[in-house]
Amino acid sequence: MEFLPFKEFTEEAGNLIRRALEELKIDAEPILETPPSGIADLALPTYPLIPIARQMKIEDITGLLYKKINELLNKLGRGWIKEVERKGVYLNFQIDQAKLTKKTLEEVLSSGETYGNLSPKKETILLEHTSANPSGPLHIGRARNPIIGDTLVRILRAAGYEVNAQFYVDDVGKQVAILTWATRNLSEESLPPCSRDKPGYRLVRYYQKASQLMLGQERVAEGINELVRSFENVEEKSLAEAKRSYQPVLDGVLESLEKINVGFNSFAHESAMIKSGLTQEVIGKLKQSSFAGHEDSAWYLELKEFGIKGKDTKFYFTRRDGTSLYTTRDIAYHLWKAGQADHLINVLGEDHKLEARQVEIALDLLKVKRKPKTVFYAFVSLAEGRMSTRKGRVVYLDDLIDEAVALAYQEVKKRRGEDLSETQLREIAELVGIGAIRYNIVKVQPEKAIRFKWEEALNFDGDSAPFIQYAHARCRSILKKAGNSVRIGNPNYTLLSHPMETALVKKIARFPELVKTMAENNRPNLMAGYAFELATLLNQFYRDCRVVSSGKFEAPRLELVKAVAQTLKNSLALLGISAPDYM
RNA sequence: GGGCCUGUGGCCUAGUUUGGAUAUGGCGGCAGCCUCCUAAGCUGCAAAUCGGGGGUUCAAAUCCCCCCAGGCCCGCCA
Repeated sequence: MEFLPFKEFTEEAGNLIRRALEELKIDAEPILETPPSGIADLALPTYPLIPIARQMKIEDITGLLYKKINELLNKLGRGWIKEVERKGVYLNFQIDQAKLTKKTLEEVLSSGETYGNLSPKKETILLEHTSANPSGPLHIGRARNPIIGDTLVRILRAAGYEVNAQFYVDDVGKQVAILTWATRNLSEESLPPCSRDKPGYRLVRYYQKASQLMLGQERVAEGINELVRSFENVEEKSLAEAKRSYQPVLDGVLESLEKINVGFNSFAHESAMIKSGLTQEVIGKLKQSSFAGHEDSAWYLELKEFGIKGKDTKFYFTRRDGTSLYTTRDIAYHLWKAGQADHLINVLGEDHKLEARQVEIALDLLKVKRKPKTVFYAFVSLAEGRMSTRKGRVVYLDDLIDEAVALAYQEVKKRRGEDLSETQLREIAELVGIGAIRYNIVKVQPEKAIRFKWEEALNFDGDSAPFIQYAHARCRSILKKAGNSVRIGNPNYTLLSHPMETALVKKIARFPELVKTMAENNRPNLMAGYAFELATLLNQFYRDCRVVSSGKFEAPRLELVKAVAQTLKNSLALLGISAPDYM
């Protein structure tokens, strides 16, 4: 049983209105909306009825409907609807607050950390995210991908799906070939000093140097192409050599991601799409297509018919030498993925939009029904311009993590240096710093481009993770303080009638619906907004309502605080952020 | 040249899918609040031609058309 009180309330109101309209012989479908805060829980504007009941004045229609609805309400009984009020040309519906409070608090407190989870769907999702080229450490432009991806994974799991988070390792592409060539041919002495003692930072210098050489020297470019061809021919020796080059880089990337609570369930290797013969199968089938053509022995699909526009509408799926291209292998990968799960989701940079469309068209031509839904995100740029590993114009995720944790340490030491141990200070700094990074990235809609600014990335005030973590800590602090106070078996929830208390209950009650919305629309940024609003309400409640030693209010308020803490914690969990008990 | 995305106070941002009641918050600024559950908090003030112009509608930030600006793309790269 899913707990979706506002959904049930809205359905009840909808049915009631439909019945009233029917009995009044007005042929219209009600459109319900959520009114501005405080006015009501649900509203029906009666404007749309004007053209239908032309002979009547708007006031009369509203009045008539108002009377009819109340009549029906008395006749049929009430579920979630407490009352209906008439305000101007609106009919406002109020939810039964006493019932909502009791049901919500019971639900949260009995469900605990599963509050907000929807019933299991028995459907699986393969969600691919990050899939960064293992040619250097992760920079913050790319870091948007794992944070959006991992948050989505957590949300979809809460929504009842079995989710496989997969990293697609591009181990046969040009980037890896460059790196492999570099480790084979360049010497340590020819490179600039290493900025961090990690394999990825040591190796990226090789990659950067070889990238430069490749542009000027034919010999280097040929050596790299030679490697690409050997990958394509599945020459085990060079594939093994490539793996020795990129694996330490990839391990470093995964290590950095682990620090920000991002993990994967599986890895798929691009080389496997060649080894299995699937890539050749794709090439063979695409050649049969009526949209296929070739220029010498380089094959392409003409995509004009599919709405692709621009300078060149051809999509090449083989090179002149017959080797496959990244997109060709990606089609093979998706062909394979289609057999792995019920739903496919990808998180990709917006630069992949055309590529994703090409894959989709190819999958159509191959008669593959199960196609991916893609979440695209815009790039994070620097004031100096776009980030580029090759040019070394980047801010690395590791540096951002270090800065965030160091700053968080300063802050927590300033506030709690006196009464917390060094270990505790370090632990809190870690949680706060990491939380801030994830939150500040995920809170913005993925499709908006971000210009990276340190002060924004390290924001700890207002709309930030520490704000929410602090609200949680406040709750835990109250509960701790109340500690041994007498527990009454059945708290009197009807005492929770202060505006802040009802506002908190309503907010908490909407959490499962939010999970549903986020999962249906792949919108992880909504989680950040919700957590912030709930934390804000808690702070206002904290200001207005004394909990500990508040007499008869203490017991029910403690239950409310418990429920708020749980919901904040669960919200943060979906964001991949820890909820400390103190800070 | 074309396609996709974005444009909301000084800065950042919600709302746009499904048109409706004074356009949401944050940062920064100014003025206040700790004898009381942690002030990473709270309250108030100033600050917005919702990129611009047309149109549809009783009603437009939201829908349609045109234009402007920024991002991304139009490789036998990935």
